[in-house]
Amino acid sequence: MTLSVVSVTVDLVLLTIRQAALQVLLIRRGIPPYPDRWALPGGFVLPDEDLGEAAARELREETGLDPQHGHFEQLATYGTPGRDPRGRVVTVAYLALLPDLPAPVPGSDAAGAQWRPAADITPGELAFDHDRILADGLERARAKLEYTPLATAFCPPEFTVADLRAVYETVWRTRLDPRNFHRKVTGAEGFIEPTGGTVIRDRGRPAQLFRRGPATLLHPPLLRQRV
Amino acid sequence: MTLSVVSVTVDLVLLTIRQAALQVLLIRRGIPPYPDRWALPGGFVLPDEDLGEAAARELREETGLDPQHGHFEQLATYGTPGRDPRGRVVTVAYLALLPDLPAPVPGSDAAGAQWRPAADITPGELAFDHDRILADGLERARAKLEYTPLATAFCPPEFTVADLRAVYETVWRTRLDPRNFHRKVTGAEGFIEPTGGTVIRDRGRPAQLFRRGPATLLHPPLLRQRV
DNA sequence: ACGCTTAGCGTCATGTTGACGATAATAGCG
DNA sequence: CGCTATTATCGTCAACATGACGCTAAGCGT
Repeated sequence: MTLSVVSVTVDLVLLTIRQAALQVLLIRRGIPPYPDRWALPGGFVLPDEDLGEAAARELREETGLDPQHGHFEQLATYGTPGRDPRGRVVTVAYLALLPDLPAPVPGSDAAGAQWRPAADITPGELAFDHDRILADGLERARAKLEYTPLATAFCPPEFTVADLRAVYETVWRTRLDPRNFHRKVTGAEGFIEPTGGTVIRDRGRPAQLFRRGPATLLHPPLLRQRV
Repeated sequence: MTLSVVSVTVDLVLLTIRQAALQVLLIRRGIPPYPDRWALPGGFVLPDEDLGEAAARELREETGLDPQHGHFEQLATYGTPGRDPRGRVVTVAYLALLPDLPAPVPGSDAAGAQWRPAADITPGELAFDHDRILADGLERARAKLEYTPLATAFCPPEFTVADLRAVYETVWRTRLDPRNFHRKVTGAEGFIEPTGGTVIRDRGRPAQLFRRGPATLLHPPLLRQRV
């Protein structure tokens, strides 16, 4: 039996909505390989550390937040030989959906960090195979919005129906009818619950405030327009 | 920078339907750790091998089949420290949905191999953390049947609507109305296509034969009964 | 020939969704 | 203050989807 000796990293697809755009956190690599190239934040898994713990540690380093602050899940694992010039490196990617955050502080090996609109990232721009990982993360997020209440993870603790609709429109890159959306989300059991408060957002009628409800799945789902 | 040196394995949740039961392929471990314990088939990833390739190689060794013969996808990665007494081992689990197969041939390190009804496996029975991996695989398969045409992966190349319904009933452990099911699957664009042939299965009217259609998603989905 | 079973098609009542009307409540302007 | 524009909430209508179930077609066994 021959063991394959591998290094294992975690990489994070951290998504938030800022300035009406779906944004991903990128770091500017300060050291080789891929010096001065943008990449997803991440790092090596420590010897006594579970994968999720490693990812959570990196999330804390990059954003100051704990995973409970938004939604956090394992995305997929990538292990094509040669994906990392340093040697045999397998990465376990995690996806986080986060409410709007302040400007990030770069981790120790990074020359910079930045929230970038996902739509602005050109093919081949990212280091390693991070283009692929990012694409997978974006599609996962889009699919999750159909079947789960996880769009709320992009919102602050209290939000209006219009806030939530803006999340859907931004992530799905489409327009949704406010009347239909209102009926759907207020009618879907366990999706959102009224807080009792109201808020005036721009001009117009005051809107009710809601918080995330207890449901883990949407039944029936809120399906994307057919493609 | 400290690298964490890890061994990476793949583990396979191979599911098929035999004798009206959802069955999983298990191997009897012939060597430590966990000697004489049942486990999911798998093995170490070779140095120049992608993860999916490693999993496909193992699938070939265990079943003689290529992944295209059924459905095959990455399930999740498990890396809790101590999950393997041999040291730091991270496993990338893959899920395969396969049509009924002959009895398996054990791989080189196994003392036996067997298709076991998933429902017969008692908690804690499997080696490593394979109970957890199996449970995740089963749930993944159940969810996939709602949103995709992948139930057809359990069927031979040509099948009747009743064959397909039996797949759903077996995987979901429920009964489905044949009239409603027929209407749904024949009406869902790209799910199944008639071959033009018919077959007499038991007694009763001859049934039309179908093959898998080109769709990758079911729209609208065929949702499980609400839990 | 009859009874039973399975296959395929359809109806009915209910629920869901896309399109869109109407009223409520604000901001801004003249 | 009245008017316009805008946003929030509620609802209606037509089309579609689904659970329950009737009916006919086509076999097998007695």
